[in-house]
This record gives sequence, structure tokens and C-alpha cells, in this order.
Amino acid sequence: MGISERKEREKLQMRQLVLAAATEMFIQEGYDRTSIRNIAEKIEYSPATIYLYFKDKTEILEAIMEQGFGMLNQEFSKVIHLSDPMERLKGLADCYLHFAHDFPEYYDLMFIMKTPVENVVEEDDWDCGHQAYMTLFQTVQACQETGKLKVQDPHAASLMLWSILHGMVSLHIRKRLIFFPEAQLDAIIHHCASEMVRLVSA
Amino acid sequence: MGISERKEREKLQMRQLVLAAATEMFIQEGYDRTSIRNIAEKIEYSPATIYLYFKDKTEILEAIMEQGFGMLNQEFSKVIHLSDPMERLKGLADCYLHFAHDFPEYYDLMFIMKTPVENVVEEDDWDCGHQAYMTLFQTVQACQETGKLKVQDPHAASLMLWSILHGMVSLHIRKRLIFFPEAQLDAIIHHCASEMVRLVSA
DNA sequence: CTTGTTTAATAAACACTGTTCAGTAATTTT
DNA sequence: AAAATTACTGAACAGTGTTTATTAAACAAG
Repeated sequence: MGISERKEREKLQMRQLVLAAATEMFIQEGYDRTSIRNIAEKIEYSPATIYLYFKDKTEILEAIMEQGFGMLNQEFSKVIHLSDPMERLKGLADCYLHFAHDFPEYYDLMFIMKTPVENVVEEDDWDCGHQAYMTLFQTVQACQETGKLKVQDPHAASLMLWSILHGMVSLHIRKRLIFFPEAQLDAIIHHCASEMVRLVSA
Repeated sequence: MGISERKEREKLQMRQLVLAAATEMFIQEGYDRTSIRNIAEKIEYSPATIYLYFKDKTEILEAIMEQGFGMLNQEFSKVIHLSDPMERLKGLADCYLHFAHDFPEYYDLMFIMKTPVENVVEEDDWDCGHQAYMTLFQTVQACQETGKLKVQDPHAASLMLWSILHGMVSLHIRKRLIFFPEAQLDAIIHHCASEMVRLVSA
């Protein structure tokens, strides 16, 4: 009986419809300013219908976060082929800044916003995020094996690099860098990133 | 006529009453989960009364942010007497981490949360924040004058230091460091901070 | 083709939220 | 004592996320 299979297809399609609308609105208007009713109106369904496909608003957000990590990992894949570990590291940093610049709302949801469920984020749900981190970590390790790194602990070195990038990006997105000239901010941020890579390398 | 002066005193006292209640609740429960009605109930007034002393919820938040920056600047004042610029810089970093660790909710409001008014934060409102930044910047400049810094531009060096601290702290607060062992996280963060200071110094 | 059953969708309600405003009660001024 | 100012509040408005009883449609079995 192909009926149940068609139904499953339709169910997935409907979920996708909700997700597409939600993504567009979250990215354009932000998570807080997008209501379930707005999403429902956009896809011409009742608000209650959305709850047949997502348990609550945070489950929609989680799905979009996964999309975002997929996009980031794809960005990363553009430079992981670089054979020189230091070049690769520099490339990853550039990708990260690029992603944050092009998709600030995705970045917000993925790295700045309050975690959906307050208490726990299970590591399983974060395997996309984990994958992104492992890409960084392995590159740092590779750099270290060539003896070109000034920081011993690879976890510490990874955290330092990630943190400086995230620090600059999130302060920028959340408008805490108003002391710096807006016009040159992107240049300054890129400069700092490359300086950082220079500093950690011997 | 002492009456108008008494009234002014009472008005200020009332504002303080609202602020004290709001602070406690924002810090304990978070900004989003604290409603105007909750605050009103706590001080045993009608919700509408609060709007006689604060234009809206974000104005309360702004007042609390100022408090927070006052506290941070006070922390800073404990180490600005250190004569060696590099020691001073290290001290500032420790103060920053300390503050974030002791008052994560204040930190959240000050550095992570969406800016109250979406469009602009006037630089005037931020002079407490500006002061905190200037403390860092001047210390970096002093380090540079002794020729002990590896980064030319003092603005870039300041941004790098601030960003790495904010990056680690905000990722931690927003639970994005679940790959790292929870028990050792504070130690790792402090380690990274001192490593960073070591790296930027010649 | 007509039952009975499962499924999908929704209208309406619940308990909230920030905010405004007309109206009341108390205080101060004349 | 009357008038004017001030402080305060109840009730409402327009919105939020979410749940539930009910309806309409699609399917399965006789």
C-alpha cells in the first residue's frame, strides 16, 4: 500500500513548508519578533496546525540551527583541502567571519541566543556543531604536529581562536563596538583575526 | 518650600524601589522571564505605577546595565594602581573574568543581550561602558610604550583582548562549550586568558 | 456503495505579556 | 472650604505560545 508512504511524504513536505517560512521570517525579522501566528498566516494554515509538525517554537529553531551548521560546515569544506595546516587554519577563520557577515541572523541563533531548553542541550543534538568544532580542532592539531604553534594544549589553542572570532563577531552583531569606526570595523576584525593566527604561530 | 524637595526625594526613592526589585528578579530569573506585573506584585503596587517612573521595560534594563558597568569599573579600580603595565593588563583580564563568573546575569544584560532599542545606542548612554573600554585601551597603550607589545595598533590589540575574553565568557554562559569538561572549564578559560596576554607581549 | 475508523485541520479558549488611559483618591495650594 | 495638582490604579487593548474539543476529509472493511 503506497498510501502510507505518500502520507509520510506529505507530512515531511508540510514540515518543510513550515520550516521554510519560519526560516525566512526568523532570518528577516528575528526569532522574537516572529510569532507562530505570523508563520501560520504566511503558509495559510491555522496556528494550531504548526503544532502537529513541531512540538513547540524552539523545535523550529533547533531545525534552523541545524541548517545553519550545515551551511557553516559547507563553508569549511571549501578550505579543508588546503594541505598546509597553517593555511587551512587561516582559511577556516576567514570562512567563519564570512559566514557571520553574510548570515548574522543564523549566527545569532546558532551562537548568541539563549539555548532553547534552559537546562540541557544534549550532545546528540549538537553533532553538527560538534563537527564544526572538530574541523577547527583537527586543523589546530595538524598545525601543532608541524611544530608551528606556540600554545601546547590543542584544546586551549582551539578555544582561543574560536573565542576571539566569536568575541569580535558577537560584540559586533550586538552593537557593542560603537567606539570603533563603523566603516572600518570589518577590516579591523579581519586584521585582528590574521594577527591572532600570526601570534599563535611560531 | 521643602515640600517639593521631599516629593523629589520620594520620587527618587520610588524609582529606587522599582529598580531594586527589578534587579533582583532580572538577576535571579532573567530579563525575559520577569514581567512588569511580577515586579509590581513584588513591591505591592499596580503595574501601571511602574510606568510613572520608567518609560518602558528597557529603561529599567538600561539602569541596571549602568549599575553593572559601575560594578565592573569598581573591579577594575582594584588593579589600575599596579605600576607595571603588563601586570595591570593581566589584572584587568582577571577582573573581567571574575566579574563574568560572579555576575553572569549582569554580564548577559551588559554584553550579550539584544540592545534595548534596536536601532541605536547613543554613545552618551554608554559612557560607563566607554569608561571600561578606555581603561583597557589606556593600559594597552601603556604596554605599547614600553615596547612590550607585538601588535602595533592599540585599538586592534584592545579589541583582540576584549574579544577573546568576551568570546570565552559568552560561549560559556550561553552553553556552547559543552565539548569541554565542565569541571575544568573555568581553569581552561583562565589559562587561555593568561596565554593570550603572554602571546601579545614580546 | 455504505458503513466505521483513522487522520488532518481548525476555532476557540487559556494564561500570559507590555503598555495605555480614563477615572479615583489623596495631597497640596489658594 | 474649594480648587488644583499629584499619585495611583482597574480595566482594557493588542499581542504572545500553547492546548483542546470539534469538525471535515480521507481511508478501510463489509
